[in-house]
Amino acid sequence: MNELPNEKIITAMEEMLKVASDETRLKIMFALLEGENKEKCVNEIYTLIGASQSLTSHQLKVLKDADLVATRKEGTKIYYSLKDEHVAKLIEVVKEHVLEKM
Amino acid sequence: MNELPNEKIITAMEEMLKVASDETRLKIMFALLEGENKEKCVNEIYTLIGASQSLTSHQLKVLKDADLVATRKEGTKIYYSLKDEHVAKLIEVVKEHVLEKM
DNA sequence: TGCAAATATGAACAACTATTCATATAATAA
DNA sequence: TTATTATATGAATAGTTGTTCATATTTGCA
Repeated sequence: MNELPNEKIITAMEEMLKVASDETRLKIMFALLEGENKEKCVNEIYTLIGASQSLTSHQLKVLKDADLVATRKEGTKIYYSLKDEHVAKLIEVVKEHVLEKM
Repeated sequence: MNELPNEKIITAMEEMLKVASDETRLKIMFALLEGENKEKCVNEIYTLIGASQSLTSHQLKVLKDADLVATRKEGTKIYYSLKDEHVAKLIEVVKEHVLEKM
């Protein structure tokens, strides 16, 4: 007992948390969390969160590289969605936490 | 519907995630997650995680300021523990996520 | 073919942060 | 008091990162 997870696990955790800990990317994830179909194209996303197209695209790439979102192509549009339930859960846990101290 | 959380909530979430997303601080939180009493003094912590005293102290302050850990003083020693269940849950959700993709 | 719409990319810069090293503070014991 | 142990703090530095601006790529349509 009293053993820490190995470095690979720690590093992967650090990476996921680092990617999640940004205002723009949090807004993107919230945007993908809401609505009916839970997938949105880039245009819808940056309109909804009030960020520039370039910034949104940059941050979507960060989220994609970290495997927090998935993509689906349809014509010229690319639809983004949260990768899996872990991502949604992460956001909810953190949101609960901050809501309790307000 | 289709509304994002307000800026204060987003900022608070960003802050919590940012604090959690560091190798040293993750190790500290894991150290506090384990064992019987689930509280450890600084000496025990930096020995367990293999970091310097100074670095550990600096990062404990970051965790304390962000309200992720609590302290209890006893003589010259200061015992640290995780603040509440949300913190433990956060770590577990993230760990689960990274373990699944290995 | 040429044009427009949707998205991605590269460079540049300012701001932030993790770590180290040296030193300071606080509490206890002799 | 002095010495020792435990913890905190300040400065300095190197590395990282979020954002903007300009430009490129891709797709569909006339």
